[in-house]
Amino acid sequence: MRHFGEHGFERTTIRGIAETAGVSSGLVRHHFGSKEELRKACDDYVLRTVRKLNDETWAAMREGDLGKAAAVRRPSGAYHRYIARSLVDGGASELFDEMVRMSEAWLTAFPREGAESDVPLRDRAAIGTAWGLAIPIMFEHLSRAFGVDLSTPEGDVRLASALLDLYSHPLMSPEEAAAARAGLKGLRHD
Amino acid sequence: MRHFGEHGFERTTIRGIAETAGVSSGLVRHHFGSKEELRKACDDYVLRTVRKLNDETWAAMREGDLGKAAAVRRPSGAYHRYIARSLVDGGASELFDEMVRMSEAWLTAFPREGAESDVPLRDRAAIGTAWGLAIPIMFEHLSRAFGVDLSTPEGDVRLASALLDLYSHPLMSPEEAAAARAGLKGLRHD
DNA sequence: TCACGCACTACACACGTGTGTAGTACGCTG
DNA sequence: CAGCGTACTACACACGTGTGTAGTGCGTGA
Repeated sequence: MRHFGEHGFERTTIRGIAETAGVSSGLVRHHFGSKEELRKACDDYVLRTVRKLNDETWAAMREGDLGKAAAVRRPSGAYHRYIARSLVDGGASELFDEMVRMSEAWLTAFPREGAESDVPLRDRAAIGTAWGLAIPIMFEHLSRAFGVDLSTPEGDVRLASALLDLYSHPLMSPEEAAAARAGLKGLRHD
Repeated sequence: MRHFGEHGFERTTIRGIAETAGVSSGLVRHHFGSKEELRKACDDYVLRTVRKLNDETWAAMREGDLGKAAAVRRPSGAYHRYIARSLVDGGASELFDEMVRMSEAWLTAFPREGAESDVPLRDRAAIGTAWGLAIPIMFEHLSRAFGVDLSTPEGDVRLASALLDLYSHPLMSPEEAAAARAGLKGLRHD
């Protein structure tokens, strides 16, 4: 997964993986059958890991332990690059869909105040998922923009602060949104 | 760019590009020198296009033409896949940084109400950029989740509606945010 | 007319890489 | 002890692909 994440699927060589693992290239093939099967094995692993993380977060939230809930998501950083690649290559459809379902569950469990929207729950969950994934996907770019390595403790706090700020303050006023919505209705698509 | 976007840089072959273009593979090399130079040429083109789009959006906003401002961003859809790949491959740093600067300019020009945050403007601009890019990057996944092809007019309206909803309604109440912020301060990183 | 540059093609080469095959050492089970 | 499956290695092969080189036709300016 480190190789796939750092170099991408195509540029990753079985020989390279074998060397990192300290085994022969034939062994990798022996265990996984083919490069494609190896990728699937990685995808499965990620999916299982994300499911486990989600369950643990639920448990932590039920206990009301916010710190633990946040900490539980930290180790996933090791797979950031892999997930990003996989998502863009189009291979992680299952992962994305699963995360959308998770988001739906979260939105249902913690409904937002004054929410009486005609926007489908699933639509909001989908965009929320995409926004959430945007952070690991563009991790290096964000680190550069922030001027801090976001994987460090201080970077993590900076990121979390910014996210909290954005999550708790609407970017548009209700009037602006209404105006935009009105403009949307009258929009021509030609 | 279509080839790079659809198959990724590594899987894209000069011969394939040449065939699509109806010329010989040597010609591609003759004009661009190497595959890497060809990629740079594409990156430059995207950067110029994004700059132009940004300028046009400013102009439309100055005229108060919201519909035009929205319409102007539509044609960029052709480069969705290319930009997504490029961003994840790490090659589009310049593009990302430029977009962060653009976001900063937008946030400065249209400040949000009651904004008295200690979160740096650049941090918010960076995350805003990542969120914005998340849509084209995960376009196929979002389309699947929405159940509509988001590149169609109806899909576009669905997407815009959901975005407006999320932009105009905070996901967290001030109290929740304060609690989380407090939890953040006491968080251990070990 | 002639020379020159340019767009363009055809072809060959070197190399990396996935994959297939044969073979070895080792532990387990009857 | 014999048989057998398993983890593992070494090696060769076929193939795709970037790149280099030589060559052709054509438009243009002196």
